[in-house]
Formats: sequence, structure tokens, C-alpha cells
Amino acid sequence: MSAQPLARLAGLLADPTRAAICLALLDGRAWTAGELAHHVGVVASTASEQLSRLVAGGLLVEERQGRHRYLRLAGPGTAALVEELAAFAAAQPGDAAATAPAPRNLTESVRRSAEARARTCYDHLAGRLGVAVADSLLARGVVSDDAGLAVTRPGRAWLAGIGIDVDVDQPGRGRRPLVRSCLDWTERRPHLAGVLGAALRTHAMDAGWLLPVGTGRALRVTPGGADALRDVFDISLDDLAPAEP
Amino acid sequence: MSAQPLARLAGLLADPTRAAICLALLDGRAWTAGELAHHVGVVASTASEQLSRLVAGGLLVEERQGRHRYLRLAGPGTAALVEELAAFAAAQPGDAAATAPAPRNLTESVRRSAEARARTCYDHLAGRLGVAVADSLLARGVVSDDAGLAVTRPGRAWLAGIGIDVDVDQPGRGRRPLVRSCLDWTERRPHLAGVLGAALRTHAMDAGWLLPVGTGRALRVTPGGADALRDVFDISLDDLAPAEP
DNA sequence: GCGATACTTCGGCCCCCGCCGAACCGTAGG
DNA sequence: CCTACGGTTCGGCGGGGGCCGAAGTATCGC
Repeated sequence: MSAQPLARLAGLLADPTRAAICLALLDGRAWTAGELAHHVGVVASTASEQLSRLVAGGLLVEERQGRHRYLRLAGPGTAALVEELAAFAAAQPGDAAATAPAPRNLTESVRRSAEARARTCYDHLAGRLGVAVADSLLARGVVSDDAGLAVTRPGRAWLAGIGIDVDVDQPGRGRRPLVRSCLDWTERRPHLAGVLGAALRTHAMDAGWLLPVGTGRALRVTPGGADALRDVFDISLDDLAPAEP
Repeated sequence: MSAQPLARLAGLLADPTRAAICLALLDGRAWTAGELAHHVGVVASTASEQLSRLVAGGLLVEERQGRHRYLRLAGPGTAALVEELAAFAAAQPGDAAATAPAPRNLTESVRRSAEARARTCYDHLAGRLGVAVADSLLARGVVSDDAGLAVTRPGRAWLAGIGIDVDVDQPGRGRRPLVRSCLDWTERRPHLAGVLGAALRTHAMDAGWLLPVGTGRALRVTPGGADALRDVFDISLDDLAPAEP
């Protein structure tokens, strides 16, 4: 019935270079064409072509400033799609023989990396910190998991108390979900996305709890942030250390 | 980081033939290799190869019986992924110039087709009937849309009253969501999927309210079904007529 | 202006992939 | 058995797509 559009969309992500570009852009920021080319390991001309394809296909949007071409994902919906596909692909054993012989477990170096500890995932928090925040909100009943995630009524008040307003009245249907589960790659457990996830990250960054590390997606917890995370979410920094094998 | 698996997964759906196969299997049934070959318009040998790829990639599972090879989607999660991608692709204008000059509106013939009226979508109801059921359950508070869909407490009792049990206690985390929104292709509005969606369809079919039409995904409302839909969901058959243009 | 920088366009290479037809293999059914 | 039928394997064909390097265009800084 509509196989053509499906194949066209899937085709955009079917190439390792383009896939890597989309994954890099999952950090929610705008990258220049050159940065992306270097990041995914192709020459500038190649990246230019692929980026044009992705823009034409509607997955990316571009913004030209002077001699720079900034690219970012077209929106939260696009990010959600890429996230979901990537999580599904990572969860799939796939052709067990064809995939790398790496066991289900992540390598030690990955598990101990800064990104595994705390990172952004498009516009929300991920890594062990993201999962810990999700657990905390579930544990204190701010978010319920009664058949799909939802913000509870007392939860809304609690969030308002710490300075996060999630106004439920937004432009009509088809809007972005208030809270959404997003499977964490490194933890293989869900963290929070959606409007609430974005608000939490924004709040944490604005309050100086977290700082970006270098140019990647990794985040660093500030001293003040450590106190705040403990007081507000009951998360200790020890929780962010990788579990022993 | 994990571009390779993503590209591999997307690559499975990046071919029109394979995409059409997956869309056909969205009806939730098992098809034989020959049926699929004929349906998507390729010769048997071609289909055989593509089917093997899809099975190796984990999207499809096969079951051999005698000289037949039955194929179906690997599970609800796979169906959800295909649905989501297809809906996203259909919603995307994409390269407006490259896609067919067809306007945003569906053609009259599609809108008036049996499939647009009522059909199955993997294991739940779709089309105008599916959307009407979703609207009905939302209107009477059986399902709430307070930031993600959820079955309400009174809603659970109401469902039990009409003979649908949605037991919330199931094997651990990562289970299938109780109720999930699935964007309807023809209506471009959400209908209900997840455990509840499947239970609704099963109930409607078991009770003889709906019958499959031919070999496709289309459904026909029986006379008794029309009464039941009116009494239970307050849906009249007129609601299933295509809206005037 | 003039050179550096960021990006794009073009040509060409190569490989991969989807398709088919023909031959082959197993099962079902007389 | 022997035929019919569903499915698979294989060879070969054609097209498309990703990659690069080189040349070209636009912008910035001096």
C-alpha cells in the first residue's frame, strides 16, 4: 500500500555513514557539515552529499550561516524515531553469526566511560544518571507506570515544587507526549523522554547541576549538582559508578 | 557508536519488496512464501531470497510445515516498529518534488475502500472503526489521555463488564504496553494498540461482530455486530462512512 | 584584494544488491 | 512410482549508490 515511502525512509538510515550522522545528532545540537564529516570518518564531499540526502528526506534540517552549514534533527519526533530504531537494532541479536562476536555485555571501557555515566539523548538525560532519575521519579510516584508512563496528579505538584512546570494544555492532538520511555543503550533500561524529560534536563543544566564535557554528549555533575541530585532525587554519585561485573 | 546495527536494521526495510512484505504481514497472520511473492509482485525465487534476509535479520520468523514456509512478523514489538516507521514515512512530505504529486488527501477510492472502513492492523483494529472505538473509549473515560494513554481504574471495571480482562500483572518489566497509540494511515488519527487493542479485536471477532473479508486485512461488520457496536461503544455504522470532501 | 577556510559539484571507480530464469530438491497426492 | 507443486539455489544481468580526489564557489579575516 505504501511500501515506497517506507523503503525511502528506511533507505535514509540504511547506510552506516548516514546512520552515524543521525546518531551523532541525537545530542540535540546543531553540528556543522565538517564536524559531522570528521566525526563519522568520511571526506567532506561525501558528507556533503549524504547530508543533502538526509535533508531532502526530511530527517534533518539545515541552517546556513555564512560559510557554515549547521545541521540538526528535524524535531523531537525524528529523534524519537531514530532512538527507537537504534534501540531496537541494539536489542536485536540479529543474525547472531553476522554480528560482532562481542557478548551481550558492554565492554568495560564503554561502561566506565563518561557517556555511560551521564549524557544527553537529544533533549533529555540518559546514561546511568538518566535511568537513576527515572527510577527516582517512579519510586516517589511522580510518574506512574500503570500501563504506559504518565505523570500523576501529586507528581505534577511535586515537579512544580522543584521548579518544573509541565502544562498539560498545549496545542491540539498529535502533540509531543508529556512523558515517554526511551530505552537506554548502555543501561538497557528505560529513561524518561518527552516533554518532562526535556524539562528535567533543561532545569538541571540551567541550575548548574550538570555541565557538558567537551564537545560530546557526556555530562559532568558539578559539586552543587551532586548536592541537588541527592536532596531532590535521592541519587548519590555512587549510584552513577558502573556496577561491578 | 552503534551505527552498524542501525544501518543493518534500516537496510532490511530499505527495499520496496521487503517493505511491502512487512506491510502485508502487518495483518498479523502467517503467509506462505508464495502468497507473499504474488502479493508484492515478484517471482518466487526473489521472494525466497528476501524472506531469508528478513528472517536472518530477525524481523520475521518462519515456520515450516510440509512443503510450505509460513512467515509472520517476529512479534508485537516488530509490528509496532514497522507501523511506526510506515506512519512516519506516510506523514513525511519528504522530498515534495520526488514523491507522487498526490495531494495530502487520500484518493476517493482509497477512502471508500473496505480497508479504510475497518481493518486489522497486526492484532488490533484500525481504519475508521478503529479510530471510532478509540474515540469512544476516550470519551467515556475508559482510557485517559493524560500524558500518554492509560486505562483508568473505572475503565478496567467497564472492560471487565463487557468481557475483556486486562490483567495488569504480567511477567516483569519490558512487557508489552497495556495500551498504545498507533497512528492510523487512512485516518491520520490514533487508534488503540497494545494489549488492550489486541483484546478488543479478539473479543469483537470471537463475538461475531466482525468478519474478515476475503484474504486481506479488511473487516465486515455483521448485523449483530452493528447492534453491539451501537450498544457498547455508541458507534453507528454511519460513523464508518467516509466523510464528505 | 588575497589567501585561508567551509562547503559543493563533478567524474570516475567499484562494489553491492535486487531481479529474473533455469535447474534442482522435497513433499503431497494419486 | 510418478506427477504436480511449493520452495530454494545459482548464474548472470543491470542499475544504483557510496566513496574519493580534484576542481569550483562562497565567505571570512587580514
